[in-house]
Amino acid sequence: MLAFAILELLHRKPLSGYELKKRFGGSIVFFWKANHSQIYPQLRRMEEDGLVVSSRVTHQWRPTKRVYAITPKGEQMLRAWLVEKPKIQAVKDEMILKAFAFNLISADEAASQLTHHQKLHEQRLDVYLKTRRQLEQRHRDLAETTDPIVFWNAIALEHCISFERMYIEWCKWALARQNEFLSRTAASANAKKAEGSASDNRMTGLGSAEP
Amino acid sequence: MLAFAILELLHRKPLSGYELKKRFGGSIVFFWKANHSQIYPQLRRMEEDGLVVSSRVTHQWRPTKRVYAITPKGEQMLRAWLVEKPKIQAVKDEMILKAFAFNLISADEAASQLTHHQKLHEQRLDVYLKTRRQLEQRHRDLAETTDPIVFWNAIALEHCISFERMYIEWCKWALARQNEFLSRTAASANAKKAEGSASDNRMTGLGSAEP
DNA sequence: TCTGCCATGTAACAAGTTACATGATTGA
DNA sequence: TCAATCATGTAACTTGTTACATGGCAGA
Repeated sequence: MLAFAILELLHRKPLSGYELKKRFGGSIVFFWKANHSQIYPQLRRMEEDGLVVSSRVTHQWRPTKRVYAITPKGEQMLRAWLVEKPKIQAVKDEMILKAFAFNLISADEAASQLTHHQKLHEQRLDVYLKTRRQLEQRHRDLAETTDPIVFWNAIALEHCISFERMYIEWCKWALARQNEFLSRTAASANAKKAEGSASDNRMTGLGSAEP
Repeated sequence: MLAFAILELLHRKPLSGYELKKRFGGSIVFFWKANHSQIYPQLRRMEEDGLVVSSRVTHQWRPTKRVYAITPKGEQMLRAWLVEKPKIQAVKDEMILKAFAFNLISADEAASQLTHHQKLHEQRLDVYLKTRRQLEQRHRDLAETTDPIVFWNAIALEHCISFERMYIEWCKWALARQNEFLSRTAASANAKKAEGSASDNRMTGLGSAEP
């Protein structure tokens, strides 16, 4: 799939491996990421397959670079792939995987993980919002654009923004639920203590919310 | 990370490779997925490392299975990993990658992709909601539970639900935006036609919305 | 008899990560 | 002089996917 991601970018403009790498994972192409160690060999293979052609571009001040451009065959492949229905992807999120077993760590640690992750997603949201503002500045009103490239850029970007907002809200919600849980279990632990039985759940350590 | 996902499940209950495989990607553990061809060798390696121990369980009716249980060392590793702060993950979504270049296909095809994906996510949401209902049935009111395992289950599940809802909303939103875009560009194309200039953008083919 | 579930494995391949390696120019 | 940016590559390793392979039992 990296091949298609590359073709998408080269369709807009010929680029070097270095320039491709910079675009992936930042500046608009937030939803795809690749290392240079993947990109360079991939470009070679794509050239062998006739999907792209390269030419050396020499600058006086800078190292010579190899700039790749899409071929008609490459464009054909790209279009064929675009109309294929993608399968739904399996979600794989390390943070959620951890949260699933947060009963094994202290409430403090769990809360710390959640707030930390909330911050990370807030930071990324800021980057996205900044990008959207830049898009808006360059194209007056996004809701009025007639440029299909800009239009679909904005659609894809909006997905990234929605995802981050959702994630942040989930972190906040989980923290609120946790506080409720703690006051509930603290209450029942106290009740049990009064009865003389010990409670060994680890969801303690965080100040409980007001009753 | 597969190792940790396995440890999380084994901490709850000893399981065979086959049972682990069934749990990943379905029934609660929606946020992690693995093939049996990964799981079996992984379990072997984990046993070598002393993170799990296996025992053969023979049934009279069924094939003998190898059931794995977590060791104290495995539990220690798991806890250590749970408190590590995970890095924020790069988003990688094939559908969004495609949408980014939908200017290269017809509006009909683009709309078809979006509605198809919306359906897929609606189906998955249904599965999640069903699971939540089952959880609620077994544990009366989730908002009242004092079982930390059930509690964090519900927190993780809620993330999956939010994600699907967000995705569905994005699909709907994108389709609505596209309709607006089409009526806008149809209008400007007509205007240009009246001037005698040709327009070669491919965002046509779908009936435009009322002006 | 045939499908589906239980149960476990290997092998080949594709994709992704991390580290090693080089070397020029530009600005602080 | 030192860090950063430009620019490209390889190698070793880890992960993940797909296909191949086997075999018993249960129920339609």
